[in-house]
Amino acid sequence: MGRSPCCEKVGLKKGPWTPEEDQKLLAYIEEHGHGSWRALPSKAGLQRCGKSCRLRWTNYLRPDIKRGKFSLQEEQSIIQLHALLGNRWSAIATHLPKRTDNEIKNYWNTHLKKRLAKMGIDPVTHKAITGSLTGTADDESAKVAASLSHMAQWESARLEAEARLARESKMQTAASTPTALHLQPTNIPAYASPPCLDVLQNAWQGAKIDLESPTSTLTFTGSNSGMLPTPRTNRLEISESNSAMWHQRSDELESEESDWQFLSKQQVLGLDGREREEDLIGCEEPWFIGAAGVGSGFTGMLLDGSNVHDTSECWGESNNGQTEHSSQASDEEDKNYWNGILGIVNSELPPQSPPLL
DNA sequence: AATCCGGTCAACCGCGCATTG
DNA sequence: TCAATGCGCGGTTGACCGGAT
Repeated sequence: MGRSPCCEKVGLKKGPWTPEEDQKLLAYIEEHGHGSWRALPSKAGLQRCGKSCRLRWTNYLRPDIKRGKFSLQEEQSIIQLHALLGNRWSAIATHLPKRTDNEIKNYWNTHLKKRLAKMGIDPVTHKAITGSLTGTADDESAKVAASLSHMAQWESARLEAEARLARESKMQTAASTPTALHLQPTNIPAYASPPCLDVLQNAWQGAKIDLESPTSTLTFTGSNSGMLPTPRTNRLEISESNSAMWHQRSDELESEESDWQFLSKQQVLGLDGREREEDLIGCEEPWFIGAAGVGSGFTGMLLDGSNVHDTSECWGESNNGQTEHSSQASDEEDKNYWNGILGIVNSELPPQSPPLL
């Protein structure tokens, strides 16, 4: 099947947008909604490809876009989500309110990637470049990698499912309010979490689980089956204490350099997240609570040899070589870590959404 | 003052997936 | 069932800018 061009290339303007063009596009979408992107340029009087219009709208003109410097919390979230999801910028963007995938991608490529490299962390694998910092045996590293791969698979499958549900919800909303440009939280139905969330929950609880490919379990689709999933009953809870531990005083976020020095110390030297607890007071943003939780666990786990065993425990493997005390301590670390993961999962939902219990 | 160079980021390109007829 | 179409995603490009020489 040959691929047809997205639009007639001849006579269409390319390159930077002028304020006049922006104004035309804004005015048209505000009045009519974007509708079909292909048809939009002619209707709006723009000599642009529909694709170009969509990009300009989604990455620049959309009113719900937050522009400007990324906060430390956002940077941490991006790093941890990238460790989990890789270059899936759109998926990462769903966890960062008001940031576009393009902006996150650019920020990663121009800032974060270099910083991680300076810290001795491979920005692709999120592991120490030399390997000497981890102090892990090869087989354990492989075990961690396997677990992380599974986690990424589950998260990817979950994101795909939720994206599908979001699309369906959007379509329903659009049908009821044709001119609506944005999803309202109250319009989002309380769909059930995909089964993979149960696996995540079971993981840190130490339950025995079957690590089949998540894609094989995600067979439900609202549109294809004609059935909506049952109401969500398995929303995962983050304990009060765990949430509180990731609150952070905003006045300690003023010095970016010192923050990064702290991150370097925490993550490269393998300090566990608790040392940060005392500093993490005051940030009320749920997405950050979750992201910071991961921050202590995910990349930290990658870089901290002492935590390697935790991952296998997370996935239900026993560790007979540990004392009861250290086992309990690591259980607590596991719980905090997985609560961090689940914090991100849950915080993806709009804060105004009704509880999905 | 002119040139070079690296960083940044808006925008483009091509591909893959979902939907439609 | 399959081709056509539309859209979104990730990778890449190139214009612009500021600092260094």
